[in-house]
Amino acid sequence: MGEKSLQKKQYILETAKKVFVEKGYKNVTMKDIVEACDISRGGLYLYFSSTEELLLAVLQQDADEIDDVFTESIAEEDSAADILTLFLKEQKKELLRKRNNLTMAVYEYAFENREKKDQMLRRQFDAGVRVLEKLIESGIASGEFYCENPRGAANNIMYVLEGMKINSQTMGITEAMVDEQLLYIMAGLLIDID
Amino acid sequence: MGEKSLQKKQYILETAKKVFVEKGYKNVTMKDIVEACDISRGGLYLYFSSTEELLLAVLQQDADEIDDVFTESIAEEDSAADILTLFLKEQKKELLRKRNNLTMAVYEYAFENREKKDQMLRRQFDAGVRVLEKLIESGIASGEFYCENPRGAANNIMYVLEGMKINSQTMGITEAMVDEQLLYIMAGLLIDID
Amino acid sequence: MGEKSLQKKQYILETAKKVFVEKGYKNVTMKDIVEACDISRGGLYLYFSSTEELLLAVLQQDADEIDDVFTESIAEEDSAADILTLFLKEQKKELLRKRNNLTMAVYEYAFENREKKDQMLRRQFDAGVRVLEKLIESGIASGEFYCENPRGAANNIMYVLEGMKINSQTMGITEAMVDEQLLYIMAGLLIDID
Amino acid sequence: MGEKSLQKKQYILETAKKVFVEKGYKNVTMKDIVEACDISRGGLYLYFSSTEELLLAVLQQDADEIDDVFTESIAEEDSAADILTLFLKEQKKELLRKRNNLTMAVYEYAFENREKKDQMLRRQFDAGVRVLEKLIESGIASGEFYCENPRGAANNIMYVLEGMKINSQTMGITEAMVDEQLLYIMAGLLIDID
DNA sequence: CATGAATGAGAGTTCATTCAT
DNA sequence: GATGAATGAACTCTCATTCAT
Repeated sequence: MGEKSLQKKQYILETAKKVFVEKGYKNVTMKDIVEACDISRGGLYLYFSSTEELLLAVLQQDADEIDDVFTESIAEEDSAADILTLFLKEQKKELLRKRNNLTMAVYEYAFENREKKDQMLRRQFDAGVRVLEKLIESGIASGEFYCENPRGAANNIMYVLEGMKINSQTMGITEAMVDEQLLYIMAGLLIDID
Repeated sequence: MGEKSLQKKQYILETAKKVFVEKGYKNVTMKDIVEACDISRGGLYLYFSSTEELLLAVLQQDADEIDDVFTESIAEEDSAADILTLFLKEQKKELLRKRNNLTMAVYEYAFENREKKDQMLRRQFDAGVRVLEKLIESGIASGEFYCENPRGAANNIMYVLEGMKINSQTMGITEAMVDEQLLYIMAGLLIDID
Repeated sequence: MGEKSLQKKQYILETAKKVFVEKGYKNVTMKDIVEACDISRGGLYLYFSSTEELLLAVLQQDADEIDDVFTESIAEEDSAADILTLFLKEQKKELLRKRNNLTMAVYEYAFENREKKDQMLRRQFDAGVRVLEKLIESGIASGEFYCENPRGAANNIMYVLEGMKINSQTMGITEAMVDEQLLYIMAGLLIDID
Repeated sequence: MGEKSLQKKQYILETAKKVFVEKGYKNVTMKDIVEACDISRGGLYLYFSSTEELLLAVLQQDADEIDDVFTESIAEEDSAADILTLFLKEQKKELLRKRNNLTMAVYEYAFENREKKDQMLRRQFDAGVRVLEKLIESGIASGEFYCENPRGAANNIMYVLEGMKINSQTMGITEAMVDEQLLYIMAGLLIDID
């Protein structure tokens, strides 16, 4: 595949992402992509054979970008509380961008593939738990946090984030609601200063 | 609508529920329902005009039944901790019945209707928060619980439950994982005996 | 399936047969059938799911009719020579109706399904051989025929008929050519009167 | 067209022949050829514009080779019976190579072009008849054969060969079946030694 | 000469929905 | 009320063929 082809593939992926963000997964047809990209039916099939292949490619690309962002942001930080705050802020930003993320498409895809016990989602979730657990333990060590069950707390945070994510796509969620819960979580970890 | 018609409508609803449980929402066609009910295409349309109408009717019926169950179970209340434990046990049971509930259909339907800010889900969630908040406050009053922010704690529990619910439908969840988190939640509320 | 449906199915089969006669097998699309029948795309699918299913149904029906015809014609038997002559006349008629038979479609279908060792064709061929063999033997017994190898002669006739059939569909064949060969065959069996 | 071009054209023909042998005619697409040859789509079109053009070129080449073989083999023979036996042996070999010949493609092509009264097949058939007729006459002259109708016998043999050829591609044929019929034919010609 | 990306026509198939009976 | 045949729109996917490079 030549340079030009790669560019086109990239262009299709970017356009497809917009479509998935807009319409989720099940509602997206190859025709939708074709029209969004303004290319021919056959032209799309040169690059991708199905909406599934497209979504997986979009997610893969997205995961790569996110990894980059994540690695960058925590490289320059210092205290555990600061890092956790930063992490939660990122999550909040993502959550509130509800018309601009792939959450719905991902969940719909996962529903379609329940049998496959989608490993990608599980891995991302577990990775989040591990990072948080480490962070909390390091906060305890530095005297910033108090927590009797770091693993439970880490899971708690991840479940809450999942819960807010799905709520943001279904019943809707406001910034105030997110802030309230994130503050509750931080308050539960920080040593009371009294 | 005569007695016989009502029975038939009821029969369709029960059969449709099984289909929604099995296949979610988007994947269900009127044809699926027709075949599952073993009635004629036209016959189905006499009662329901679309899968949306069907799902909403199924959910309405379900909600009624659940309310009944809920009211029953808390009628014989003892302590706040007992009630909360009972509530969480119910939620756990529901969660683990992952191949036998409407969660996926409900979420899929909500995705389809993001714009409508689906009031039903919001109402159910808020009702859950209110009940939990009351419960926690009564637990505090009775000296069973310690909690500085009952509202935050109630929201926390509901978000966690949402998170576990969606996880159970996507990446899967085990009983151990549910137990661990529910214990973590209870531990955070109960007065430490030391 | 009601009476009316059966009629329609029958109508589709008859129309499809004309199309297969006209265009063979591979060149026939569901669209062709739909247009020939002047019904809707979906309407055709109510009765037949593919051109393969259609062709097999056409052939089945044809085989039934042929069986009837065959049974009738040999019911009023006189001499072996007469029956054989009648048989060959029938074959000739079929052969020369080259724009009005399913030969091409059948062969094309057989080509598509070489692996399946199409049993229908084999059975028909073998049945033909058996009938001819019996006939020749009875002719020998009655003193009409002379033949040292009835089985070989029967096979010879069937192969010649196959050969003429395929030739009629490819390079073409004239009545004179058929007559010439059929006379040659009869001459080989009849006791020379000299 | 340069030397290199001729080589490439030759290479394409050889590869295409394999494809036609494998898949017949109708099932072969330009894409199949392109992929089998591992050349570019446009590249193929520089040499051949359609599968029809390709098949005709393959057949032409094949016919040339066969003529060569045929001329060679009969150059060194002596008696009519020997030559006929040799001829039938060749035909038998070809017949039984059922997964390795162009028969199916040729017939399929002929079906597509019934209107054109394909001259090539007719010429080949007629040439076969003439050769056999001459052979039989020469056998009669030399006292090897007895036959009252050499022309009829020649046609009989050619029709039988056609019949076995088509059978080998559809219902299948075994070596024993071929041998049986070829022996029957030879026996019909040879002077009985008794 | 050669490449291979691009186009668009067309085939197969499925369903929501209607309507005569 | 109930049936189920019928319609037609919509989607998926495949190729022959062209054309800029």
